[in-house]
Amino acid sequence: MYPIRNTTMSNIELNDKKIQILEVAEKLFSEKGFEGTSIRDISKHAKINIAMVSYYFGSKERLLEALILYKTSDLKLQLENLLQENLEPVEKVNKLIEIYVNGICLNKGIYRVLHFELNTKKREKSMIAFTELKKGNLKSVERIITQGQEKGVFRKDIIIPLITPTIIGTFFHFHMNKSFFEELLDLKTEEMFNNYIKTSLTKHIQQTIKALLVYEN
Amino acid sequence: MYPIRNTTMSNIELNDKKIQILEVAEKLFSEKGFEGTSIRDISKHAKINIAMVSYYFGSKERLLEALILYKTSDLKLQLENLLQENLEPVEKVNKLIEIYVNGICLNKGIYRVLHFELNTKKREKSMIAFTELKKGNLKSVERIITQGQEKGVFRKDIIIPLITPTIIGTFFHFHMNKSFFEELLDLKTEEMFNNYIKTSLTKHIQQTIKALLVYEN
Amino acid sequence: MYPIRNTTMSNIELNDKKIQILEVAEKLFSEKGFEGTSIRDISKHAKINIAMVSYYFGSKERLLEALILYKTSDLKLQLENLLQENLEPVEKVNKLIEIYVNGICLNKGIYRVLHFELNTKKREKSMIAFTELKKGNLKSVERIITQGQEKGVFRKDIIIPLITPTIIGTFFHFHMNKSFFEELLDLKTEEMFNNYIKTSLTKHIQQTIKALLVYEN
Amino acid sequence: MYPIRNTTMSNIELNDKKIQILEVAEKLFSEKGFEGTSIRDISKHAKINIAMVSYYFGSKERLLEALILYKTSDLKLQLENLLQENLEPVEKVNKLIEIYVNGICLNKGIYRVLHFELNTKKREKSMIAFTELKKGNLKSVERIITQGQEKGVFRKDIIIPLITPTIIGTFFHFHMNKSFFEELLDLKTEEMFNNYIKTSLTKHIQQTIKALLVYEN
DNA sequence: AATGAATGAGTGTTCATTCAT
DNA sequence: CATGAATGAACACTCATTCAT
Repeated sequence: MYPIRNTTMSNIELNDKKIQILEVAEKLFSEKGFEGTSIRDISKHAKINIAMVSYYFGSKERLLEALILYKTSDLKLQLENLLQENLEPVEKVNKLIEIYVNGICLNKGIYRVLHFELNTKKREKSMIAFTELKKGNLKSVERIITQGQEKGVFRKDIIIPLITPTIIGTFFHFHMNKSFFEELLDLKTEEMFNNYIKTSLTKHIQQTIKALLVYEN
Repeated sequence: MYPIRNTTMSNIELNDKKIQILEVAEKLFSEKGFEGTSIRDISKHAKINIAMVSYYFGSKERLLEALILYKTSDLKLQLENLLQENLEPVEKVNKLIEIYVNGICLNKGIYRVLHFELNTKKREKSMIAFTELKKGNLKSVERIITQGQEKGVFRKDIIIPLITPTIIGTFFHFHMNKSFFEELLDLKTEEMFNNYIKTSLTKHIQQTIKALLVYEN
Repeated sequence: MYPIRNTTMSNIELNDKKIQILEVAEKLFSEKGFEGTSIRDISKHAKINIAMVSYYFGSKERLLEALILYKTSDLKLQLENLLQENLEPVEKVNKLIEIYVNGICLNKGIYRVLHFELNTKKREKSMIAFTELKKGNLKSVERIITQGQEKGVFRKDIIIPLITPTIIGTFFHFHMNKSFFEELLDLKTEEMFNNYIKTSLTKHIQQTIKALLVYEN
Repeated sequence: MYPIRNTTMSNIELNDKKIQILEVAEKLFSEKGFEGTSIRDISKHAKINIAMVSYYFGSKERLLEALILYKTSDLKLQLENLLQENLEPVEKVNKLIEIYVNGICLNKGIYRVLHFELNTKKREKSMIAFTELKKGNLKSVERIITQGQEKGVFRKDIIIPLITPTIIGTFFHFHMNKSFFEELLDLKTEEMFNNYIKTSLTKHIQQTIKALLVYEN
């Protein structure tokens, strides 16, 4: 009767309209936050009936859950592929950082919401899915770094779980203070800003992590 | 009629009740976000009349502005003091990181809100005050690092504006994913979590920044 | 296109699914009232598509009409049979009461809804069918009592239309305050409650009516 | 902050607007049921803002609770006064019936809602208040009948708790089928209908109860 | 003959803010 | 100076019903 009644949401069926809603939701959530975005807003921008959101996703909360799954599946895949590649440790870490920055940059909206909203409220359900993703990501990072340690390239006294915060945190903080850095670095267009991320910022993060992993204190 | 009509808010007068409101607002904003916190919530927790917020601060929006000014003045002062101190470059950077982590940790609520809310909406007014703070901070960082470069301790090809994102970003990302790291690192109490920040996380950031500043690629 | 378009509803055709819907509707209407029951509820409990109710009965309102006809036909028949029986006046009245109490008790759900909902709103259509039933019932009662009066057993100054309110009203009031009387009379199970109705309450009503009909004031 | 926060509701303060809301609510609840009446309806008829109902009473549910208390307090008082009066048993019972019929007739709206809604849903809170009223009433009836039994006027094999259902039930059933009896008894105006209740129906109930209490079977 | 998809209208409630006092 | 009362707008969500298939 209702299109969505599967609680696992793993095999969610996404038709065009659902995707349209999800895309709009991501945009608006990232612009105005979860609470700041009303179902009315979403329905207006997606040009669908206001009842469709509840109809398709059950509730605003469940829309967020669906959005998480919809947007995080790709990153997971890319990381798994990276693990299989045959690269030098430093190269592998550099590529890991690229994947993170690109992946998050593409979905910057959802990740911003995720980090803020999920930790802020008791969105347990949504959080579980996200926590699983983070665990998976951490495992990938762990494996890559351990490989480098085994090859004697990386230092052995690294606290691996703190690597991700540095990678993502640096990117996030930069992105969160977008207009500040736009002015500071004279990045006049959206394109220039994104380009700066893909070149200078990515390189900065790669340098930082390499220095941390390689050089003795 | 209304006590506050000065838009600059620079010379805001803070009586006990205002401070009480600000403290409660910080707590609730950080817990539930700006949109997620209602004036009713604030007035209830602060045990004041619901009309007081609008009466004292003009609007919910202006309450946020006031909160920013109220909470960011201390950090600014500490950084200026640090500049005067006579320390080795690495030591100075380490202390800078300590100041950041401690300062933000103390006011974690407001900073989280700031970063999320301010970039998310068009809260221009509030943003200006915050941008000024960031510019000031950046200047302090710039000076410290330049000093180190002049002394030949730090590399010269550093993009200084990207240092702060790494320092603050790492801390933020860790803090934003509090419950994830609590579980991962087996930090059972609030105290253990905060203690981990003050020791291991701070040390990690210090190591990271030192490696970045000191070692050649 | 739609199977039902006859407004009289006298020759409504009831297939299995329709009956299933009617039974579920009775249950839910009696539990939660007409307004309090949604078509979604009905369709869920009857395990049919949500559109089926409108499809089969035209509207929620017309479903109620159909329910009335479906549930009131039996009582009418029983009363007509009673008229033919050869019994002493008092015995006949007692049996009349038994028929009423049993008949209504069986369909307690629908009768409760009927009495409340029909008088409450302008459900004209549904009401006409119910009014006809009541008129028929009154005629039966009239005949029985007149017979008793002719035989000199019953008083002649009886206002016959007020007999039914006493019979049904007593039963109804008892049933409507079910939980109150369950506690008061220590009727722990559904069975005990129903049994009390069939014995003590029925006897009480019979005594009452007999006293009214037989004894001079 | 909120005008109503006392959960006991015993000392509810009723200003003019609250009373206005309660009166309108009673009218509409009785006409269209609890579920069938929207807060918008109430606010429109009472010519107040839609938010006032929630503001004054907290919720629609709590409005019903308040309505019960507001409307049932008078009946309770009258019954207690009756107990003190020095009357013959039969006279006392007759007066009891008068009080019931008049009291309920005046507040017919609320009583109809009470009987239907309260037993229909899980309105526990509201129900408790109503159950207490019923218990009190029963006690009054008990005392009056016991007095009559002690004076040797009333039979001793009466099931007292079943007296009230007969009194109130008869009245209720008559009132619930208002339009049926209006047509049947040719009661063309509201006044005629009410007059019939106050004379013929009341007398019928008095006769019935007297017959039940006095004459041996 | 039957139903999944879709919808506009409506629900109770909460919101930030205003204003008379 | 401070606040209780009040409000219109907006909220997420559910409703009965329609309609293309």
